[in-house]
Amino acid sequence: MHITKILTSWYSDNKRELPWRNTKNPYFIWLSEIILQQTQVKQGLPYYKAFIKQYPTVFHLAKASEEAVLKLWQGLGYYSRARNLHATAKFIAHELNGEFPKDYNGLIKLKGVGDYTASAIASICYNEATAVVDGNVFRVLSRFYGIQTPINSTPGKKEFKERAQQIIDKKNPAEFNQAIMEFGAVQCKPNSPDCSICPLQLKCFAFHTGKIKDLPQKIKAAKPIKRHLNYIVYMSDSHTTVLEKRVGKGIWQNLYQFPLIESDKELQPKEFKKQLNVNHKSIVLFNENPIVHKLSHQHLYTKFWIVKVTSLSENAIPINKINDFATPILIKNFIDDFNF
DNA sequence: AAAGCGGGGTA
DNA sequence: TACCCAGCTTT
Repeated sequence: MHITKILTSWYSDNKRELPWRNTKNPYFIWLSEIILQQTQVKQGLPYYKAFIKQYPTVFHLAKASEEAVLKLWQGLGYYSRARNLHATAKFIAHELNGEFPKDYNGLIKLKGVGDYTASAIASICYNEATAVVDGNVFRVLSRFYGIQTPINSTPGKKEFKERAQQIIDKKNPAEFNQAIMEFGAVQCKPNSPDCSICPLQLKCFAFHTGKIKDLPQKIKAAKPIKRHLNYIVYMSDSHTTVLEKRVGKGIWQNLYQFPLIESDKELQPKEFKKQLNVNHKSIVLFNENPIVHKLSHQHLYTKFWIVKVTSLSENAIPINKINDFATPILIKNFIDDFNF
């Protein structure tokens, strides 16, 4: 039997019940695909449910503020997805009369929609035979065919897209695309796939050559840089504090954080006090040892300094409003732990 | 072509 | 530790 038929057959027997599998409404499919970019189903599922509840249509999402969208996205990471999601919702509601583009070429023009997402929406919603290539597809194809080309190289992306396009079920691209991804997620897993029960075992290159652990190939990422963050947690007599919006380039764009002093190395109390040019009543270091927050490209060594002051300026916020703001999870965890 | 962008999970 | 995840955008 051919790989195409094996995968679709496996899918009909093994697919998970997921909320976006019961619809072809492009709003729901688009939303699920954006949430699931670089994100496992288990992590994205509660966010999907929260978003369709809060924003049942693209018009609801378009009407929301970016701040509200970021707040609902808080904790999911890659926040440009949320900003692009909101911008695209406004574009579709206001410029396209609420109607999504109906093919790959139209979809890929949307902010935050690349080759994978355009293919996913086009195939699932409109039955266009354009192959999805996500991390699962890379893994399944590289193992099955023994493709050594690094999946994160330009030639690799081209080669795998062509391979996937060759075996897509043109009669049912919606099912096939979801089948090969689900197969990668559930059966042909990154670690210790159970090849003994795999329906592709007979023709699988990696299985027969003992190269399961060597495929797919990938160009190694650079080592993350280290940064030292010192957050100033003001507390005034009238129970206010200060949050600032991160603007410009870099991580956490448009999210809120406490005023920040970044340093080349870890700051000790004396050094911190010298840099803090503010009249204060007391300074207490919340965590003696830096909290290490690891991102893909940066390791953040973080200290929270509690600075009591008599009063703060007009734009300070009441502490009981602090949870209204979208913050990085690093900040949210501190707020929860500190318990003001 | 390479870098930048999150946070959670596994081994 | 190192690697992975229903990737996209910018440099």
